[in-house]
Amino acid sequence: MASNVESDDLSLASKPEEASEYRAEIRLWLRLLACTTLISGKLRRNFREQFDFTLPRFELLAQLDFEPGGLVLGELSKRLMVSAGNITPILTRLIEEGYITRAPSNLDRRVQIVCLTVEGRKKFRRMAKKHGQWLNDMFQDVDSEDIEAMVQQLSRLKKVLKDSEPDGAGK
Amino acid sequence: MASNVESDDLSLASKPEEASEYRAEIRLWLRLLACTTLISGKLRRNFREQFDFTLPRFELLAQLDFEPGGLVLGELSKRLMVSAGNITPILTRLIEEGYITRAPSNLDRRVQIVCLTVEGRKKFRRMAKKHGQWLNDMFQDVDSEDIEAMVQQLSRLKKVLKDSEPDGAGK
DNA sequence: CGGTAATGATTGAGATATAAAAGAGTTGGC
DNA sequence: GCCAACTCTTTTATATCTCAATCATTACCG
Repeated sequence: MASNVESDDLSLASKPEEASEYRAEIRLWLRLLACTTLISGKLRRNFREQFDFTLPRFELLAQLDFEPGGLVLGELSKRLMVSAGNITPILTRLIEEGYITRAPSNLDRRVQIVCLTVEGRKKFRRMAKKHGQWLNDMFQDVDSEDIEAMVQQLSRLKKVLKDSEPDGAGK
Repeated sequence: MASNVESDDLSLASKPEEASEYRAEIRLWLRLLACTTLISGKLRRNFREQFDFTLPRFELLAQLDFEPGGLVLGELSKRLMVSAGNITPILTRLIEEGYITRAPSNLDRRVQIVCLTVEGRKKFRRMAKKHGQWLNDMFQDVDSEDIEAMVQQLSRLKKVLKDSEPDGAGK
């Protein structure tokens, strides 16, 4: 039995005979992916079990909680870094459940303005509290300094990635 | 126009009046998620455009490339950190396309042993080379030292996450 | 031995993701 | 003012993904 769960999954990088360049880069990517997968998996299970909610739905509410005036769908799409076509059905369900509202703008009737309802805000706040605790639990065996250091480094990495990907406007 | 693409998406953490604890933890999670989303998005587009392939399919081949003797489906599932029910249809398509084979084990006929074909290995190697280059391109504005440091820190983080999540056996 | 429990894989339902095309509404050049 | 080009959202097609239920096989207990 090959029980390799703890391996570094370096089949992409650790072929000795191939001495693939980019070893460090590939490692970084695999570590990022592994950590993100582990964390999102745990969060997803917790949201499901404790709130019968999903992570994408929570993240959408989170964006709206920050914006009392509401957001247009395109902004939501950019901030959540998912396609607009994906937002629509999630919005539709959240509206049916009474957590948000959606109304066309008066200035530009192509645009849909999305707002949190009172109930949606309450639901979000309740979940956000737990969300923070879950993350705190997951990271409790990591030094605060390490957390800060990773935040710094990942912030720089994120900036590099965004700069080289003129996805949005110019920026 | 709220053009907040460059914001830190801290609606979960930056409410001043709430002074939410766990700020650093939430930030770390959001940075991890953002970086992973940006990288996987870029890789996905590249795989699609240049090889008409998807990232999960590539990652599956990668695991097999590392194991000449093949792997059982359950091992694949653990290593890729996705559910077994998800692996089956991906395997089925890869088999139809001739990149892998699947055969029940003689020792235990419940078990399916999956192997790369010669064609599958060639396809994988071709893609893996590009995969490394794409990552190298994405990270070219990051210092080597920073990359190494992140790898170290994320390795520790991954260990912590796995230890606290007795997902597999006892570990 | 025989029957129940456990294990590995598949199937099916529900949610989320992209990409591409279609629909609706604005805008700008003439 | 009118129509082509553009923008924002939705729709459609395809691909992952989880979870739960099911099927097939193996293991175990008396």
